Amino acid sequence: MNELNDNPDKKAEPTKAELDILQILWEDGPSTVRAVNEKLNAQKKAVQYTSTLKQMQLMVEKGMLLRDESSMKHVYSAAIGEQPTKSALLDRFVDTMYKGSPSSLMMQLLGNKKTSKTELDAIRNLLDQMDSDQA
Amino acid sequence: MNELNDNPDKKAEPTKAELDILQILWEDGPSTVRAVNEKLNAQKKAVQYTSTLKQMQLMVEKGMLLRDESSMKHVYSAAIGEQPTKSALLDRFVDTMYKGSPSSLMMQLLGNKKTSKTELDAIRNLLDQMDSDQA
DNA sequence: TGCAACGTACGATTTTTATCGTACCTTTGT
DNA sequence: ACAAAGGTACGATAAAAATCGTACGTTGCA
Repeated sequence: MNELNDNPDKKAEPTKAELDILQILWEDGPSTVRAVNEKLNAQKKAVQYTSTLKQMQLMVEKGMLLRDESSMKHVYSAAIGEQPTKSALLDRFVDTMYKGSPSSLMMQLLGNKKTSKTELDAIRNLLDQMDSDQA
Repeated sequence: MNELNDNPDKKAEPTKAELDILQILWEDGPSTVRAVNEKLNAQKKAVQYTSTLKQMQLMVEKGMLLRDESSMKHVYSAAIGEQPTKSALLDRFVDTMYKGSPSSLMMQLLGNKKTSKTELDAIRNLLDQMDSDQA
């Protein structure tokens, strides 16, 4: 047992670079290092293969990723869920930036930025739906 | 002219520790290092006076803070606005985490968490108001 | 068979962020 | 006058995150 692999906390707080990798795995599912690295570079990161490799190896140690080493080309997958992780990050964000008030965040989002009409409608529908759900 | 003081970018992307300090200055207005440090410790940060001092000095160099040195107790104030800064951070957050879709963020916020009825109402009012504004 | 392409392992280093100790200057009370 | 309290300056270091080079193993052919 090493301390890295069984710490249930912290797992949900990936760094920026880690998040980039997680996003790819969440979207594409289990992937090789090469695939991830190529996608990173495609989205304009310009990072060396071994850097990505190392990063992903560290993430395995931290318990963020799982690795299937049955074939030579190891296949990595996200060990932490997309929604729980994003939810946790969002909560922390709202807490520190908006004192935990979602409506303050909305104010910022809607007030200071041009949010598309489509987005506005989507949000309204969301609210209506929540109403009918728990009304 | 040094490179630090006149870089208009990056200013809007404070780190976590920097954000803690900015929040205090935004809330309390111009303050001394001691005041800031005490508030940090009050909110359970346990950081040394000189650490806060150094941090704030660096922030001045980065152009995030302004310093009035006319008296021995230097008085610092935020050089970057609260709303613009938070707005920028929020935008980046939405971009990286929700592909730029505010409604996705809302979904997360409303779906995975118990948001108070009060908050929901506030958000709805916000939407209604936006309607009447630009309808 | 042997070599080029492709894989992993992993130490070392760089970069960025955060924290602190120590030196030294000013103010104030006695 | 001077000590104590409270300031700032700033180098050093720690801690965290990110990057890369090099060594070396495996696979697929020509």
